[in-house]
Amino acid sequence: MTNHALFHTLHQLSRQLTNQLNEALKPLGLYSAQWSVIFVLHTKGSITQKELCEYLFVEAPPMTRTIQRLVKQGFVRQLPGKDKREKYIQLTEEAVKEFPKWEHAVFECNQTLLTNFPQSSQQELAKLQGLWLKELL
Amino acid sequence: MTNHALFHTLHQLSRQLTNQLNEALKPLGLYSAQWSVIFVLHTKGSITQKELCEYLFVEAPPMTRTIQRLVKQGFVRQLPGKDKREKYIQLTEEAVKEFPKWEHAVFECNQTLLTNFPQSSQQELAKLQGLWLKELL
DNA sequence: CCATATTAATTACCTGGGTAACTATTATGC
DNA sequence: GCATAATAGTTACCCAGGTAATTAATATGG
Repeated sequence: MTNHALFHTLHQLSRQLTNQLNEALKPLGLYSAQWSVIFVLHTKGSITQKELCEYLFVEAPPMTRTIQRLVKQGFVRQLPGKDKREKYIQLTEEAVKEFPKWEHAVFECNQTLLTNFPQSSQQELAKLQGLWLKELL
Repeated sequence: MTNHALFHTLHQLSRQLTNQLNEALKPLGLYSAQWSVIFVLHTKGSITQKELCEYLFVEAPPMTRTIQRLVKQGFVRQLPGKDKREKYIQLTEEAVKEFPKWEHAVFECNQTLLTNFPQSSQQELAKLQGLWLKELL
């Protein structure tokens, strides 16, 4: 029955981390889901929405919404592909320019969240989570 | 920069677990947030909405919504307290009767989610998560 | 070649969680 | 005792993520 604590604690942790990240991103005009998309686009370049969904394990509809908000803010562009069904997404120059600032804010936030949580524990936790997730997918 | 994976994986894990739990609860007409409220009420008896929020670390508005849905379904009752601002929440007889069935379904779901994830890892994971969460709150 | 199936993206609508603003009630300070 | 502050709960409105149904474009089988 210690099971219950495992699930409950994971849920709480996830909420805490998302809330704190959102708070850190607020002054930059971004939300956590937007940041995750921007981060992927920054490393992968121009990719389709479908690929974005696959990288982030998110369904298409929420991805559409997140991208539409980013388009409205001028941080992302949608380009029609050769296959006219798909849309290629890429960062705008504005977003590329702002990226280092965003990345720094996220890094600082993560550092703060990890103070007093030993690095060895971080590694162990990451390993265990990765193992479990692999089992589930 | 392995940091990133830690946060990302935790987020994915949390989503997976919630989605699977919701799927398991679907045939019973419940959602994960409702179940968490029912679980607390079953162990604590009659408590105020405020106390429910504190146990589950949830803000008042989402709690109001979850409770209203439970009231509509006839699983929960709201009783005015001596302090007329507060409302005491308790399970109905219907809910008490159904509880074992619900608990069993959740237990089965959790077991399924944990197959191939060794018990020693579960314990280690629970310990690390608990430590981290304690640092954050 | 054309009808049918599949696919990428969108729309509409749901739960879950958050903040801000509001209401009603109780506590508090003068 | 009464004006003011604090508190419990609600409402309205966000973001994040999910399913079901729809649309437009491409693949596929006869």
